[in-house]
Amino acid sequence: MTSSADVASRAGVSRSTVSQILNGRAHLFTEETVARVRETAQTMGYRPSLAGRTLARGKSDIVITLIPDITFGPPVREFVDLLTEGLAKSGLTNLLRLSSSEHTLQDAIVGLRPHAIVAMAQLSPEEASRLKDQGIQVIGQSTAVQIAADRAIGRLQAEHLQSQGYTRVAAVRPRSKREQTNAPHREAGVIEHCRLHNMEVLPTLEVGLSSAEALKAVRALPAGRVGLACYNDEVALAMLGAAQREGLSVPAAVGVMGVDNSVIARASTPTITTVNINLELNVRELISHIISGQDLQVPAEAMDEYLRGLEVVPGETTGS
Amino acid sequence: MTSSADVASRAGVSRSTVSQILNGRAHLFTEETVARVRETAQTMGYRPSLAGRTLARGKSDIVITLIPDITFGPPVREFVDLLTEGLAKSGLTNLLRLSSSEHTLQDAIVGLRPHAIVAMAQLSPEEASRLKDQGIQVIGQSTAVQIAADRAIGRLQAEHLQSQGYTRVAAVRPRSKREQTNAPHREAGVIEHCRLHNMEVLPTLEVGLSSAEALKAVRALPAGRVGLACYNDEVALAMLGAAQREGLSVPAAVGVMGVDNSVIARASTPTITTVNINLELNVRELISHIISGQDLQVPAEAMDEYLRGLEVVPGETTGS
DNA sequence: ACGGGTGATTGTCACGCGTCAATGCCATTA
DNA sequence: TAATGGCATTGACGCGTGACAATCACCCGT
Repeated sequence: MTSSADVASRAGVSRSTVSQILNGRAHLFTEETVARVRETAQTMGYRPSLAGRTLARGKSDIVITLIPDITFGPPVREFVDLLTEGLAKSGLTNLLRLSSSEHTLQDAIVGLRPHAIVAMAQLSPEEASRLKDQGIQVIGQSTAVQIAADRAIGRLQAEHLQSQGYTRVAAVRPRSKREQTNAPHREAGVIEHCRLHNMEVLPTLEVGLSSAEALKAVRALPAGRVGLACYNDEVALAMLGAAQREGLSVPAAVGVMGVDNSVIARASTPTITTVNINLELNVRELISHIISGQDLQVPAEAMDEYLRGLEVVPGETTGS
Repeated sequence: MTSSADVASRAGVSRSTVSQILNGRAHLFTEETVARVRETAQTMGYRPSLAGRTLARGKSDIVITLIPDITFGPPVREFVDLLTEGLAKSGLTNLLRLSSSEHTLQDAIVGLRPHAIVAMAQLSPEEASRLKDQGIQVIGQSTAVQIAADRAIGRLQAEHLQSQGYTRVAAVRPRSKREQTNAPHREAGVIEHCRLHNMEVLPTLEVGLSSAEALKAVRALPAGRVGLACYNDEVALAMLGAAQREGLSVPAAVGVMGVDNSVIARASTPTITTVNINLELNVRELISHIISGQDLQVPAEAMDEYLRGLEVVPGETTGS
């Protein structure tokens, strides 16, 4: 493991010189020295120890992104990619942590003295404040914003179903535990819109993600035209297939909407009407927040922009 | 940010005492002292700086898992969860890195002096050796093993299709760049089995993941019964729908097989025959390798076990 | 020749921790 | 009483780095 001292002695300068040249103070030195040091470091494969750097600076260049226990689909992945790339441009390294096991999270992560923690999962208020007490910047949507966003998604689904002529609507959620956090708020959004426009709301269906379970749920539906606001494209796929198997025409008798604009929606036959969530909008703002070290946890004003990122992608499972 | 010195002075002992008590040498001290120190650390919310610890020990307690640019579905997630949990029991922290941007990877990660790097992505040989030169343990399937595994998946698909009475087979790969690494080897596996059993192999289809593209591919198929060995469940879903739309009966005229045993396969109607890849088998061995610090990069013997983890999950898209 | 100034480079300290030889303390024994 | 020994605790060092004060060489002007 080559250290800066190794590079220094090999290049015939002091360790301090090496450190300065490689940290933005190169203009203080002869062009020739700079070149020599840079080259030596290069050929020796020198990578500054993050440990040493962190110790000296008090903070590391690491950002930890907490991934909640939800489906890690392409949209989330793209979001993370953009975030990682953007942070890299500012010399920050983004690392991911799946937040399945919460308790072990703290001890290990706090010890890293990360530059910031991006919580896609919702941190409990006490947890967030504990992190802040330790001097760590915490970035995350407030619970309020997240709930509002979910409601908006639900409203959007109901609105689109209404526009396509469905007057009776049911929300469909997966039985899996993963999604229990968001599902209620999306359903609330659906219900809200329906109440507001005199549409009939059927009881929410809870289905396991299998063909058989979906079939059972479809059979329990009352007769007549119904629009299904599904939690995501996977659920939508299951309901779509079940409806067809049951002999119900889609979209004539049953309308199906998903959320995520995933490959599933595009690849399915018929294609599934879905809701696209454009996360990219937020990334830039997020990054600038992290870099500037602003501790503002809740960009509440960003709510508008977030909603602007919501968009119905029409497919063949709704309409007339 | 509370340091061990803070805890020490608050507890009325030396910093060294704190360090020893919190690092497994508690038996050297009075029960009373131990209790006092532990309690003080607790109430002060003390978390040892990983930077300092790393510096003193020369290695960090961090394991970096490199996630390749492939679908991060439930099986992969489960694998990562198991790995994270297992490592945590040994005091190691598993962090994830999406390896979309390879170049920036090195600099940042090497600086962490990680205990090990688990490469689910295939590292180029030179990259792997560079990491090893830096004294970092690299765990990963060798290219050879990965290729063999992919071939095995392809063979399994062809074998199942054969057993269900399909004598003409085509491989189907997605057009997306993400999958170009593995696809050829799976196709090679398909072809291998077919050649060996006098089955006819049609040219490999390459489709975009949309309903329309899949339809085009289906139309290009020659008449007669065909089995499709799709790269994954998403591709299978697209081909299934296209075949049905084209009026071809599934599974009578066209057989469809995916890979991944994802929700898609179970939720689709008809359910899709797929290949389950059981990663869990390998996790324990992997963990013990990491902990013991064995530098054996290639558990070539684990190949057998890996293959044992491959299993056809019958659905309704193949058969008679 | 000498003081002053400037630009290039170095020395030193602090960061938080783990480790281990060394210290101080006390009771027991000769 | 002095020596011995065991045990709880401490002191000092090193890990690799960044920041900044200090030094050095050198040239210019007088």
